[in-house]
Amino acid sequence: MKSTTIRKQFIDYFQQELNHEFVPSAPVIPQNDPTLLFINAGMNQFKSYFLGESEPKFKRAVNSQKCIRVSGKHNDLEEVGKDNYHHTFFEMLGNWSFGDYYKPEAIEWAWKLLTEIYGIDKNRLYATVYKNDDESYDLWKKISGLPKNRILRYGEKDNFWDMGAIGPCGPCSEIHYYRGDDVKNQDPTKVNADDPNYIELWNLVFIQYNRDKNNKLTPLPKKHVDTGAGLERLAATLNNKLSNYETDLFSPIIDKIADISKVKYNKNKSGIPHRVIADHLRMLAFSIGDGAFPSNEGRGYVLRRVLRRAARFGIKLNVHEPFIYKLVPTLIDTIGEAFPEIINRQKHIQQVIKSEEKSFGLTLDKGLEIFEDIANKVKKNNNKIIQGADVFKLYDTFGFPVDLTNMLAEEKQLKINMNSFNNLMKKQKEMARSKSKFGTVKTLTLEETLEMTEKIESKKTQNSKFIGYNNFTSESNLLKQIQLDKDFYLVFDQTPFYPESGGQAGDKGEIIISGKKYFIIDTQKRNDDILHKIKSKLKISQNINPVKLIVDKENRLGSARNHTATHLLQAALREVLGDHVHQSGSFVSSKYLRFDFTHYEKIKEKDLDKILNLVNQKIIKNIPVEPKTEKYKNAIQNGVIALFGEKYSDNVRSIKVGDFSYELCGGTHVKYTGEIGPFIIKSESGVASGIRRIEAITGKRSIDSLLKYNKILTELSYIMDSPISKIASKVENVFKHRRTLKKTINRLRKKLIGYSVDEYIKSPIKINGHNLYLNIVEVNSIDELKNIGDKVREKLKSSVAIFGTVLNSTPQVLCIVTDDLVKEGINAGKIVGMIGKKLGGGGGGRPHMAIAGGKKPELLEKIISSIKEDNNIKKLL
RNA sequence: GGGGAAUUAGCUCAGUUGGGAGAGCAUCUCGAUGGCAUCGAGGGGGUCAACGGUUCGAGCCCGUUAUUCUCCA
Repeated sequence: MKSTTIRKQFIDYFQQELNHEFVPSAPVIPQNDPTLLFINAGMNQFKSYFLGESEPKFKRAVNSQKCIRVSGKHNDLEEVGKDNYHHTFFEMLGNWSFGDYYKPEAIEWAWKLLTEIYGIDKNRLYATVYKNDDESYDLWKKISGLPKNRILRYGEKDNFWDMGAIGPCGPCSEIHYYRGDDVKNQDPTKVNADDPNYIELWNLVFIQYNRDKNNKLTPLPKKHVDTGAGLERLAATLNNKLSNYETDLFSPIIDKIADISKVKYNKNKSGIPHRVIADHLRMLAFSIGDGAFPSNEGRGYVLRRVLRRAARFGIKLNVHEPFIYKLVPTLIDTIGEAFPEIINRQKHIQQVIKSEEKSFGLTLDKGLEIFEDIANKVKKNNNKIIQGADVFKLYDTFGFPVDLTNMLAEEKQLKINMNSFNNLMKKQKEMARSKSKFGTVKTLTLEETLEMTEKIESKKTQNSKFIGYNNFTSESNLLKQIQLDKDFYLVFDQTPFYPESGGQAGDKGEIIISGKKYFIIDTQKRNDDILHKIKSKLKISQNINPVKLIVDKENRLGSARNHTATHLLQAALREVLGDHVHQSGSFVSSKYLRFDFTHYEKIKEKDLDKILNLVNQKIIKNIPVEPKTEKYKNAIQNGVIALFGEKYSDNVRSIKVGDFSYELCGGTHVKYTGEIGPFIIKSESGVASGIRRIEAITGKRSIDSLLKYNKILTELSYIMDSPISKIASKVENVFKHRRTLKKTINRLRKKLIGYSVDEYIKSPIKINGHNLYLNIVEVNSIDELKNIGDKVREKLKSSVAIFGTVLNSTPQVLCIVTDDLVKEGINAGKIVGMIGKKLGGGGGGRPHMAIAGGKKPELLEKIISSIKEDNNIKKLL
């Protein structure tokens, strides 16, 4: 059975027969949850329903959620590929009840789907329930007819589910499958015992309690069902495969890897590289497709590590060139039908992977060089062992994989000290752990935040309504007040304040409570609550409703100008550069706009001019900006630009600017493009490979900036005595002229010095059998002083010359020694060292030329002239 | 969040007791050989990432910041 069929049957069963809403998979990159690196379970996108923070729009749902797990107890990245079932990326099939059906239906439907639709042999199935969940136990007995020894009870570890230390939780019931050969002699004690023949297929979670901080369980008013079945494992089971990698989700990819590397796939240990690469490819393609990007921190760093691990296994297959990106089309063949987003972004995904593979190549090259140095040193000292510290540094600082170091060492008949390496590694881990305990400010989890929420009115599920598209003020009622760390937030039933989202900064403004004015300095969104951040500390303990909310209009209009301008910019970019331009980050405030987008090279000046022109043309045409609420499907059909990786609901808001721009957007905009004012690009730069950034200003800011430049230009034109249009070429000429003048002066001064040099070497003093010249000279710079020294050295033999000068009221002394005397051991550096000390400073340099400086210019002449009497210095001459 | 590194000409990089900013490639000019280009001579190109400190003097030492690389959590 094809995996596509399995997925489809699952969804169809719940959607068509059982009236579930099909909810498309959320992007693997969490949208509003900074604590989560990747979506790692089907329930992530429904979390707020279980927490009671928002109201679901439907009571039953079915989905196949893309999940990524790269860390955690049960999924160490380094383990993936060694066995047949660990993955970094997998799909979780699930059906959901939000306060609707419960255990009887969930159990019955799961059983029917598995046995009747998928046709799994009942004699291979087991059900597990929580130790005191008699209700589920009885249901299983009744519905499945399974004998007693196939319905098993387990404790907290296996059959109780929670989201965290506090919050919603409940018992769960799992369905396990025996896939061994001896159906008649099964052993129920091997369920939940890590036996590869007894595997978990499906987990049904029954959420019925809320656990508070005292560990007390109180029944929830509404009970929920949350189930999860891994598609990969289901596909393996239904096709009688022992390994997920032998299903049609993986085998085409593995074949392609074998094809590229010319290394056949092997089911046993030697097939690890194929499995790793196939698994990691899926993770990379989906996370990049959903908007992640390899980088050196946070989520991006996880991507980078996964990619490098795949590349490293590529090297094991003797592939030394970028190749992972070549597998993307094959991946799309296996799974693109279910997740068309990777088809739409194929080019982007491939380009990102390829460039990252290349950059890993550079890291390896660099590491190789350093390894050669280290190896040479070891060999030079007749050693056979590379120190652990060196191996560690290679790995820690330069990212050179240890297994490669080992391989290279062996080629050179060297060994590496793994013990010492492991110790250093251990130390680094300990340090990171101990430091992070003290170093971090505690961030509150969602559940803790919930605990801290004081509810003025009991209607917990009532959320704030945004009414600010056309209003700047409102009369509102306070719903909640929230304190997070040191910040205070208020939530109202309705508000004209726009909360930060879609890259637009949150509104600022005022709030009037019982005649007293408070400032709101930011507005944020959490789930369906709009949080107004209040400047001062404020605790409200009595009913103060209604209150008056007033948005800072100028600030809002500034944001609106920049927001509409951003839409025009994106449309212009696509028109000038091409359709590959996708938004990959955007920030809009009253001050400026910042737009990040996919593009693979620096934008040419010519194109930038075109873009500027196009946007400003659209502005002066004063086109009406039309917001509209419409069906998502219709909007998409009409060619709306949607954000990639963003999840939209059925009814969406779109913004249309004539026939030029049409985007999904919840932000605030101007009514006519003319309000935007001049659009000026402040900078165009690269953010990461494949991503460019444009920063621009509009409205009052751009007008101010234009006026300012104009003023400066007018001034310049006056000073330069030249029309504005000619200033540039005139300045260029002046600089050119200045350069030639400078050169001429330098040449002349050098010549002059050449003449004056003879002055300085007229009267030698005989000392220790050679000549000493002492002089006070006049120069403009240290360079000139050194020039004199050069000239003198060229002319003299067996001489030492010491020249003093005062530059910017600091005394400087130059000493030169001719080559023959340098050979005799006379050292200019030592000589000036002593003179420098006398001047209240110091000195040094090279044996043939050195400089000293000090703080006492008035002593200079005396010191220079007294050198011939100074016995300490004479010793050096 | 913590550690280790890097940042010098358009590119790749060198530059140690702190005392003249360099090489190769690229570019421009001139010349020779002579034709899938090679060689020679010369030139242009640098706020040595930014800021602060120490010092008579900082590319170099110290501190802060930024960016990038890298490992750990």
